Amino acid sequence: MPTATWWNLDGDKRARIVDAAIAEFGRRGFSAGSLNVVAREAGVAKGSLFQYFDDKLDLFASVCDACSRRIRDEMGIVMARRAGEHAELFPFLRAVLVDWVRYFEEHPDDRALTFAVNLEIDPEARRAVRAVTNAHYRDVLEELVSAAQARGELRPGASRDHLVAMLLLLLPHLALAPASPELDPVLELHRREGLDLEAAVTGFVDVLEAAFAVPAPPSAASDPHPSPTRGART
Amino acid sequence: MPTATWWNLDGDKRARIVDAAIAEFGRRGFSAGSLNVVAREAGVAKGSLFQYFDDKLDLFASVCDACSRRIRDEMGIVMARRAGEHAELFPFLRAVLVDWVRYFEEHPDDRALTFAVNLEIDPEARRAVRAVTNAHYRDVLEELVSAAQARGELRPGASRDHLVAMLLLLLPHLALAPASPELDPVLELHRREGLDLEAAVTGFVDVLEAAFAVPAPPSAASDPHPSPTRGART
Amino acid sequence: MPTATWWNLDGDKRARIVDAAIAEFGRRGFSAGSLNVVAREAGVAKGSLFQYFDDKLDLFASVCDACSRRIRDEMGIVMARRAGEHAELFPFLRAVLVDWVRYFEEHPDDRALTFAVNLEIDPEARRAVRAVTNAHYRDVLEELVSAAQARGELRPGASRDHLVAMLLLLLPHLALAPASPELDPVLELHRREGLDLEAAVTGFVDVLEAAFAVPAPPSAASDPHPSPTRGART
Amino acid sequence: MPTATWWNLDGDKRARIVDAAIAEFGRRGFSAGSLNVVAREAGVAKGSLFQYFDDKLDLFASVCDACSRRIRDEMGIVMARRAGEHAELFPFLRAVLVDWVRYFEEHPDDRALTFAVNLEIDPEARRAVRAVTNAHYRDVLEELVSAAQARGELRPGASRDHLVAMLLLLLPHLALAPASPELDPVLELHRREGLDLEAAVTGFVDVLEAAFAVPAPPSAASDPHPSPTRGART
DNA sequence: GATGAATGAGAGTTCATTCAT
DNA sequence: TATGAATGAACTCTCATTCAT
Repeated sequence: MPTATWWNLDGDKRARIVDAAIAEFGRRGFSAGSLNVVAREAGVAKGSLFQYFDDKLDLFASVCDACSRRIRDEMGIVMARRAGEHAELFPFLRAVLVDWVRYFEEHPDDRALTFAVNLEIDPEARRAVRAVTNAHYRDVLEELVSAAQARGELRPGASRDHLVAMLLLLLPHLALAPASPELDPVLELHRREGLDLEAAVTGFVDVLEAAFAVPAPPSAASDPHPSPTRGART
Repeated sequence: MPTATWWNLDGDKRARIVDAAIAEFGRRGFSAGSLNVVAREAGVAKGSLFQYFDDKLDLFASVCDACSRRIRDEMGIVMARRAGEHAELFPFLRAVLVDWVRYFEEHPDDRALTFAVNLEIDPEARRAVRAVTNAHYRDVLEELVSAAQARGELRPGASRDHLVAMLLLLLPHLALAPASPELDPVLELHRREGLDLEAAVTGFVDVLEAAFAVPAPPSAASDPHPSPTRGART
Repeated sequence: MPTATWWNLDGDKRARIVDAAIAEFGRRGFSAGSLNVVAREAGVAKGSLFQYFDDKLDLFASVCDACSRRIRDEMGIVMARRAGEHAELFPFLRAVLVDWVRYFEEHPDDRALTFAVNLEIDPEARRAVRAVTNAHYRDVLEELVSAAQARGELRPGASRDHLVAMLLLLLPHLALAPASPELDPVLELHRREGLDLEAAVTGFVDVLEAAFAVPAPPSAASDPHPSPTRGART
Repeated sequence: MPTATWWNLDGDKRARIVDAAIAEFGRRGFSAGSLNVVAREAGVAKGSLFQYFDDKLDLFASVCDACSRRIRDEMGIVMARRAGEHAELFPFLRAVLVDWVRYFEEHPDDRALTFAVNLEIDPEARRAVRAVTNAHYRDVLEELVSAAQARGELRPGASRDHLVAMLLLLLPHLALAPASPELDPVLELHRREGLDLEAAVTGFVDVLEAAFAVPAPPSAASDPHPSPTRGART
């Protein structure tokens, strides 16, 4: 945990350090990331970093925390807006996932750090940073799913946990795959743009909807989502 | 690519080196893995490694290749057996995914290396090792899905690509999550064993089946899989 | 270029490092010279050298720079004195070249490093260190020759550039050959001492004078330098 | 000295080894040159090199010997032809030096090795290779000069040794400087071609002629070489 | 509180040479 | 005679962390 000194720091300096660390860890990951570089790019003395943080891992965890907080806040705003537009879970998810992908398109530094967090292999470091973000993701998703369930949108026998688990798998994937060729060799998200990318993204929601939503009444000829990913290339 | 020297080597020594490398890279990943350790544990001189491989990455790629070949071969046998037992895609997948999870339970070294491959952050290394395994996974899965499609098991409008993409997401997840608390904070695969674990695994297939399989005829009151993951805790 | 740290350093430590580096590079040249040895002999940690210099070449270049500056300063004093004694170019050169040879006799470390500079085969290193010294030599020599030309001491049709070029060839030769048997198998400068060495050195100036100086008036029976190297063994 | 095995070797293999070694030592010098590379490029086993030569230095010396023999033989032919065209020393030298420069233009491998020989800093290696070539150069030059002296072409009081010494300085310089910017920052031989290069080369002979040749009789208004480097830029 | 010099272990890689086959 | 696998010391360079100022 950051020292008291860290929190007493001039906000500007704090921001410089956080930004430099996000950039460096995003570029090379935790283990290979260099505190030399962070200090140099932040314009602070190398020794100062150790006045603010116990050690490298403490800095990494703090920076990841700051970054994920930033993402959460931004996405919170977006989700609030989308919630006004879409009352039901799956249409809402379609809109929000597209926003989610766009967010990382527009914040490559956050994406790079998310990458680093998801790919950190050192057990201690991984545990430290993922515990927080995981808990947050899970809380948000479980609330969404529970609300939908309460509204009767989910098929009664379906496993709510599997729905949440798959969303938890999809979120980092959709954030990272558009920037990383080898993450999605099938849909090739890194080669898509604009509407094409959106179609691939919403296609995943179509799958979940087909699996988890209460089926439309049989009479409905105009079922809006009769099957997964209508229109996506098959 | 390994040098000619490597292939001329005594099989026993080759095995010692591969095992030592799998262990070290599985433990610390490619970037942080130490050739000093590999050499020491294999009982060869550090310099000798460079008689066999161009550089560290070459060793890593070769070892990953050997490991993934091993997995593929083993799973090939399993899949052949399961194919005899289950004519249809989703029942077949249920059986095979359970085998898949069990394989990694029983081969912790292979799992650790798979972990390292999936979490490698160095772009060059990641590209080198994932290109191969990705292609392999994709080929196998696409063939399975195409065959099912040809047999008329898949709902006509569904996006085959999304089915393959989700399976590609699930495979590493199911291989690794049972050994890694922070990968699945919802289903908590790492806390499950035996039938409980199997249920969670097959639950994912239930989801896919509900989304992609041709719906059972409306008259059938005894639809065997009317909804995802019956029986899983909801 | 050395880092800021280098210049903030205690002067004594700086001197120890420079001396150790001059000794090591003088002994084994740039490519074969070992930073391990430099660090050990200077009594600093190996890693410290990289706090002061970007890399090995940076250290080498800095040390060469310091050394050539030292030589230049010393020779500047000597030349000023000799300029007072000899108004004309060639007598002046005779005196200065003898001083030049003596300087390196008395500063074997500087000579060894000059040796290393002149014999460095690595193209990048050679370029880095020779560019500086070359420019300096050339500037000094061209000024001397131009002044002589302005005073009407040079034969009108002679190529001033060839005079400078030959002096540029002679300078390192005279600095190094007295310490290096294989550089001058004819005059065998390394076997000469005192007046004998001086005679051989001034003999070169006699050649240049005979070639470039305005011939003495025909009536002068007492031409001071009627032909090259009178007195040298023929 | 090469072993007996070396001389019993198939001539083709011997040539392959010599060529590979010339290329490698020419490229990186003796100390940095790698026997690995030599063996690989020659297509022989690394161990074989040690059947033919005592050690690295022995190979280097042998290869230098072969190369300098090659140069000597070629130049011997050229000199014989030029001797027929020019009876007097200095015109002869003009022609031969131009041939000399051209030889190295046309044999970059020989030039590179000559470079390596002249720039080798390791004392043992330097001594081993330069002793041979020096002796050869000196013998040839002394014979030329003695013959000229016998023909009465040299000014009586001039130091024959200084003439030879300067030629010994000029030969490697003219061989190498056209390929090496930092060797001649005044005449910039590396930027000259064709007639311009020839003029610079013969300019050096003009200097020597002006210094050492018997002056033309005072009445001769048409002295062909009244002063150094007529026509070269002054 | 801030600095930045110092450290030494450890990294990957290269190398000439040896020697059993 | 020819091979090529084995070696281990040496190389340059990086790093997180400490601590006197």
